[in-house]
Amino acid sequence: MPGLKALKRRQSSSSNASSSSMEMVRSKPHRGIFNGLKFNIISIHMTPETIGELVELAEDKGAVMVAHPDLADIVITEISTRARLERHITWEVALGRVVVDSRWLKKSAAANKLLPFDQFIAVPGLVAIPPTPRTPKQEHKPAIPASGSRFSPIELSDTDDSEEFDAASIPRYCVQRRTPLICRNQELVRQFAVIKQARWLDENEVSALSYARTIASIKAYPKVIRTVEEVEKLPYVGPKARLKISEFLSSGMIEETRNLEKDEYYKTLGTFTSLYGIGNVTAKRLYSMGMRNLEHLEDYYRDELKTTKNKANIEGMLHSLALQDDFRLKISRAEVEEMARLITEEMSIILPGFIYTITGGYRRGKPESNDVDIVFSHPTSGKGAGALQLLITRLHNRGLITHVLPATSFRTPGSIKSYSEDQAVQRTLSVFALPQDSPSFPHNPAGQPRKHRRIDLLFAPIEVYWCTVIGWSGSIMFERDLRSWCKEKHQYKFDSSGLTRRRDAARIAVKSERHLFELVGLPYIEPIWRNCDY
DNA sequence: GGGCTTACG
DNA sequence: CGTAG
DNA sequence: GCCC
Repeated sequence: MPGLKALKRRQSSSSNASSSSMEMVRSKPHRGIFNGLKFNIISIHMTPETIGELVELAEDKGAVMVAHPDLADIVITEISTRARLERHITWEVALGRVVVDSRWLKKSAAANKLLPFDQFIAVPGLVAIPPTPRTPKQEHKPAIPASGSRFSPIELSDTDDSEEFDAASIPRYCVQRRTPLICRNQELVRQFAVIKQARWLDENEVSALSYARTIASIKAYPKVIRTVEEVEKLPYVGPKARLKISEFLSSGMIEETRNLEKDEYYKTLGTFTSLYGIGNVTAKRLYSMGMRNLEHLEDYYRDELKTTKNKANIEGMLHSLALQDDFRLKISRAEVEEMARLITEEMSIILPGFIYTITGGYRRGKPESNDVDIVFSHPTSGKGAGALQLLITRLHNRGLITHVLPATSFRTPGSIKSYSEDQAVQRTLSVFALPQDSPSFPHNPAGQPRKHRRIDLLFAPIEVYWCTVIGWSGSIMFERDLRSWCKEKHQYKFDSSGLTRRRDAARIAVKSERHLFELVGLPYIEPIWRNCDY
């Protein structure tokens, strides 16, 4: 079969690259039939033990595990329907990958050779053709560090850097264009983000918004910027941004960023606002009271606790301080999936037939998340209205949920946020901790203290499910521009509880994610291309 | 010179 | 004022 | 801070 041959060609060329540096330091070099191939396991419907077993089989024969199906050559899954698969990988991307069930991996490992894929294709409609680079040119380009030799939609935009590209052709709204997680001008973007943050800390939100838009715009520009002239027509690059880009191009550094980065005032305020419950205004207030580090805050809040009447908020801040060490840790995709597995396991007891999507940064393909967002629903209208409350209670009883956070204060589970009455989107923001002995993946070995994670759980009536999923998939600038677009172009109001006409508040039915884009006249932008924020 | 997303707690 | 995307 |  031609597919397998093509794959083997790629395999031999990419294994050359990896064998030089790594294998010298490995006591037991991994060599075998999967050498140089990137694998991803979609862990839905697999037990942690199975996942571990499959990873071991693959790695023992030389495979490299990657964090997302989009980055993989071969995707292993037990999913057998297109609809379910599309929760993890777009159909378009799936068509460019080998997507097979675990039997292929097990049998290939046992036979110690790459078996043909035909008999193991996971989902009807997919084909046994391995991925090939989109343009022949790319095969001769040097490998991109940390992303492998193949073009990656997560990390790069899809236009070849050597092509001519007119900045003026980048549309003004984030929702009209594809924005990768990591762009070709990432360091420039990082330096702009420092300035944006400083403006926000100074309560200059308007300027901060402007910088956020400049960042989003540069991220959507698919070429390495070499001259200021080429980005002059980029949206949201005005006189100020132009000057800073010039500085960056000549010295590699924006002067203002350099100064901000060594400024103790901004560093301290940044530390304060990283705490759950402290925004820019409170951070400034605390600073003006003489606070300079987290120890000062700890002392301050302990003291407050003795004198204040309303203890709940102060206690919340002390919880926030205590959990801060955990909250700033990133969550791997494997752990996100393990958390989702435990939560959905519980949900299936409460509400058989439920559906769900993991949203947030995870859905946009981020290899690491700051928190976890899951949107639930049920295909039958009206079903599941009370499910979220029950779910929280059960998870709390199992010790998986330790706190519920109704903004700024921490409580034990009891009441939950609801958008209004029964038929509305329900939401809880909670603190979740995996069981001590969760054997799911190598990043969280048993015996380690449990890490606390923030988790947002939502239940949406089926009528607004897709609006909720879209609303919670981000990024922030993408969401803001989606709302602006709906308002300016159609006089619609979009939020995560639906699409409505502003004139008469008439609800517009949204049947799927693509449907919303169609309704408001936008090209469909896949979640992995919605990474408009730094 | 007006506008900059939107809702909930 | 804070939170969420 | 940038766009309309």
